[in-house]
Amino acid sequence: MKLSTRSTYGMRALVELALTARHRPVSVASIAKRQELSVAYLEQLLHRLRQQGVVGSIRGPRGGYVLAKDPEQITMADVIRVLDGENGETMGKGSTNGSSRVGASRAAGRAHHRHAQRIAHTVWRCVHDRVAESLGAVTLQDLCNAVRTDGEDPPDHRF
Amino acid sequence: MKLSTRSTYGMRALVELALTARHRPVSVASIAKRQELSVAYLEQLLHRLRQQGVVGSIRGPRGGYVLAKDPEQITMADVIRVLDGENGETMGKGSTNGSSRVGASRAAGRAHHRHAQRIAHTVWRCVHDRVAESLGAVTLQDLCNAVRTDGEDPPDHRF
DNA sequence: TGATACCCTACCAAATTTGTCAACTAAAAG
DNA sequence: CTTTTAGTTGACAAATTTGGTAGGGTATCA
Repeated sequence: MKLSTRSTYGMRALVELALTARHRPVSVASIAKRQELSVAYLEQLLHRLRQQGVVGSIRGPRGGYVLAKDPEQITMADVIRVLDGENGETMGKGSTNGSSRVGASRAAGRAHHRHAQRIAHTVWRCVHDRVAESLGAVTLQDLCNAVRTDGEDPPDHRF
Repeated sequence: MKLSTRSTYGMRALVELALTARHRPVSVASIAKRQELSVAYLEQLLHRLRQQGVVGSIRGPRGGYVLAKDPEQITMADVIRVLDGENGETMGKGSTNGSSRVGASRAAGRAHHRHAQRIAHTVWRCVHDRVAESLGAVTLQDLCNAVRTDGEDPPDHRF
């Protein structure tokens, strides 16, 4: 089970936004600098988060990104869905591979297929449901709180 | 968040073992056939599961693999750790990238670094803990039960 | 002894992920 | 109204992971 850097980068950017005084846009450059990651890459991520209504953007001088919802309303599941999702849900179908020459026997293939399908589906669904549930329970607010309690360092906010 | 096919293949094989009458070894070929996946690949997976004490093996004719623990004692977290783990925990360190020319300003880099590190670590740990928790709660036994209840479809017995 | 079936290592091709570049558009400041 | 800031967008390249194959070895039983 892997947590992509994309999603963690995205969530880190959101934490940065949430930690900033409300209603004041923060530029990509600023976030990138504070979080020590590539401007160009972060741009992509924030763009997608904006398209899905997680953040809002303001253009021009003094512009930047702002949270579009309350931190309690944004979950890790949301971020992952927006940034990692889209393309492949990886399963859902095609899970039992073509098996090029494994099932050489034509006869009796049907029953096996159903059996394999059923187990594959069950395994996937049980795991997926549980994980989705816990990811949905981690909110941006939780993370902000954790950050505050975690270290004592006041995060040096100026500019 | 992605569930690798490796781990689902592995878990499917374990379900297959659990569903078989206990104490009777099942050959890789047999599992591969029933689950419709490549023998050679499955061999790798079962090999690693054996090294980590999840299954046991019996060599020679009539040999095969057997569960080494009760189905309640084997969780999805175990399988994932054995099959996907090892190499990259993906985070833990190095999460804040080199940022070639982003941090052009040499001064004040330290404080930023600490700040970035702290948030990165917090985000990662919160999410990881939750997910690990839910994966640890899904046992092989649960999956077997789900498979039994899931499909009422009598699997089309004619062959 | 020979067939069966696990043991183990190395390797590969393709997909995915991570990240960069560069040109473009919108809007506010001066 | 011009400049400058800053988001928009898409193409593209490098690195890593993934899913899978190949092929020889080794133990065990009939």
